[in-house]
Amino acid sequence: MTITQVDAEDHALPFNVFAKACPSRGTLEHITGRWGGLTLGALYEGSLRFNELRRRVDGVSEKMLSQTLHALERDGLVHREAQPTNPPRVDYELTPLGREVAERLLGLIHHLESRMDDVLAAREAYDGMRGGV
Amino acid sequence: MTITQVDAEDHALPFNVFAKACPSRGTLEHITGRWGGLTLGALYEGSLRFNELRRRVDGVSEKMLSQTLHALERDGLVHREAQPTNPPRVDYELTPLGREVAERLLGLIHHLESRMDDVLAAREAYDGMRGGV
DNA sequence: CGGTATCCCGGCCGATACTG
DNA sequence: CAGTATCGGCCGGGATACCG
Repeated sequence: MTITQVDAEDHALPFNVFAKACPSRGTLEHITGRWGGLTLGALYEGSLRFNELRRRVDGVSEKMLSQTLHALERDGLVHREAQPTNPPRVDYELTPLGREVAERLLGLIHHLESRMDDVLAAREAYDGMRGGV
Repeated sequence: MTITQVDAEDHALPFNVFAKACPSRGTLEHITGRWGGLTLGALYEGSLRFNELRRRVDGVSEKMLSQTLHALERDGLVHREAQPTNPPRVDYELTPLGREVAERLLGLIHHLESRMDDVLAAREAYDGMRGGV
């Protein structure tokens, strides 16, 4: 009874993120996941090495950064450039597609940050209601 | 006007989502979390009742939808309107701020879906490299 | 430096039952 | 209809150790 089959021949607009089995949902979760968005945002400024990225994205562990980068690379959003030098040097940078996505993501983030005072005020109002004055 | 002028001596922006202790990070995670974005997206079309929302956001459980709505309401992105009728009727709708956020989020989603074929191609290429010798 | 492998805990999340 | 309460599995993700 699943209506989630995506026909490979019909390319019109076969993707619907609201359907749970749609592949776009998975990719959206890579992008908007806990570390995905911050990683894309950090790389928007330019190419970065692994540990630079790790310092830039405050709080991410080696494992999660590695995992996140693999997912983004697989989705074609990030390009990994390894140089066979010693010590090794690996640079990560956005692909054109990654850049488009990061741009929109950063727009969202900046917009949110510019209105955080409203969010904070709403939180206080909400908590005040429940706390019962 | 803008909050970017808080303290000239301090850093430019008061909120920095890249810092792990910044409140904007928490709100961003509500928005981009597993259900937050889809919920905002669904409400963008118009006001919806609890179970309408549940059907629209494929796969969400009662508990998670309830939790998500509370978080979004607390952040001032969603307005909850309860009518004391019997049976009860509760409508959820976006606040102006929620609408601004949802707009950008939907822009991102739409853009992503329009380029999913590239993502899928990148995935095949990536998987081919690793598995196909 | 740039990772991978392993262990393990907290909490996310789904399922179920119950309430108003 | 619109939720809350509770339980339990599973897995996200941190810590650590180890490799090229």
